[in-house]
Amino acid sequence: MEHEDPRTRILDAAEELFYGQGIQAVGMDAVRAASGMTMRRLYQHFPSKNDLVEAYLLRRDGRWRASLAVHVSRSGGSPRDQLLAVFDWLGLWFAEPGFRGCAFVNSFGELGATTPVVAAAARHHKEEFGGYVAGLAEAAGAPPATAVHLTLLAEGAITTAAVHGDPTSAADAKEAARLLLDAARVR
Amino acid sequence: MEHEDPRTRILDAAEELFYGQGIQAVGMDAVRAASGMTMRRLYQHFPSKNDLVEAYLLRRDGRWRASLAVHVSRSGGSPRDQLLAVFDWLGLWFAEPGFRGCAFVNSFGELGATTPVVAAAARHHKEEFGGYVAGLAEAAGAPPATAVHLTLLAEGAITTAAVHGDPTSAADAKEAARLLLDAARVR
DNA sequence: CGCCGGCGAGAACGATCGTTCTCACTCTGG
DNA sequence: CCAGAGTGAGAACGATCGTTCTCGCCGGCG
Repeated sequence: MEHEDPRTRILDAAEELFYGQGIQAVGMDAVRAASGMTMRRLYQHFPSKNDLVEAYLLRRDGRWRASLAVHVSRSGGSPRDQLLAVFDWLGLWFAEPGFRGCAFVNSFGELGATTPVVAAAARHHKEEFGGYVAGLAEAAGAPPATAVHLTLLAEGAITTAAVHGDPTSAADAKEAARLLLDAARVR
Repeated sequence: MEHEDPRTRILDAAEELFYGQGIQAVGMDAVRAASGMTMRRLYQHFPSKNDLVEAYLLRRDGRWRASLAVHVSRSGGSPRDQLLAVFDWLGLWFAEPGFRGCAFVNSFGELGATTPVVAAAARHHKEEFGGYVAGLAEAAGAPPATAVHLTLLAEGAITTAAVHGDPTSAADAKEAARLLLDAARVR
């Protein structure tokens, strides 16, 4: 575990701290301590906190979307079922210990106005997610508007689960998605 | 304008700065300068930054929900139309200059993990909004589940509009809401 | 062996923040 | 007229942050 390459150890520590407490609330010294690094080695890999934040968001985006895609493709149902499996995956995510909403929305609210790279990362993440849902919807024969509707439901479920600290919004969103797919005659 | 009572002037300045740039990104000296106060008078009215943040969130919650309720009740249509008018109001809000998403979601992501009063304010705000939509839904004869679905759509529209900087998600959410109301046979 | 480049550990630096204090000045009441 | 309470303006204070520097040490190569 502690023999992993330094970059990974740093990013693991940074992700847990940044996501769990907010970016500004976590100092570089806390990242150093949690990753078992020395200051010099930390700045050797990430020359500034901004670089670390950017790498954190980039890696999290990739992992998050990959985990979703794996769950959905392994769910192995019809295209319609795959679309609904997105909400099952959200429910699993919400129930994870330490869940605190969307890292990109959180960092956007905190730094989006002052740090362009954070705003861009959030926009990119949401665009990719929307595009992914749109792809599933197209495979299911649903109109593009339905994909947008399901994306809005997922987005709402995420922030609702975060603020209320309660994962039931995933099931609520799934039920609404089912109704919208019925209305669009997707089966 | 500058003869308003000091509390209001301070809160006006704090709201614009906190909402526009994030809470941690704004120092007390910036609030002092923007409100035309002296340090002593600022701390006289709000003994700590935490107190100011709490007052900011409290006032914004009341104003936000009052503005929504006024728009909806003045829209003067059927209960179903009132439910849909919520999304029209969201569209107006999204198009306001300086719109940057939900102040409560933003502050929750920034400080929710470390400042309990911020987390409580966000939870309260969302609960009140959900309760308001539930009341409209009940008046329209829609089942409670439908109210939850519309709330999720509204929530999703807010963060989507914020991250994309584009108010069209309000219309998208309204269309989805219409479909869900149709599915629930609310007319 | 002797030198030199790189390392760990942590102190140091400069900036910024929240908060409080100083100080000269101005009212007010007796 | 004068003591004293309160004010504006801003400096000061102590903490914290991001970042860099110091210093003692070690290992490899000529």
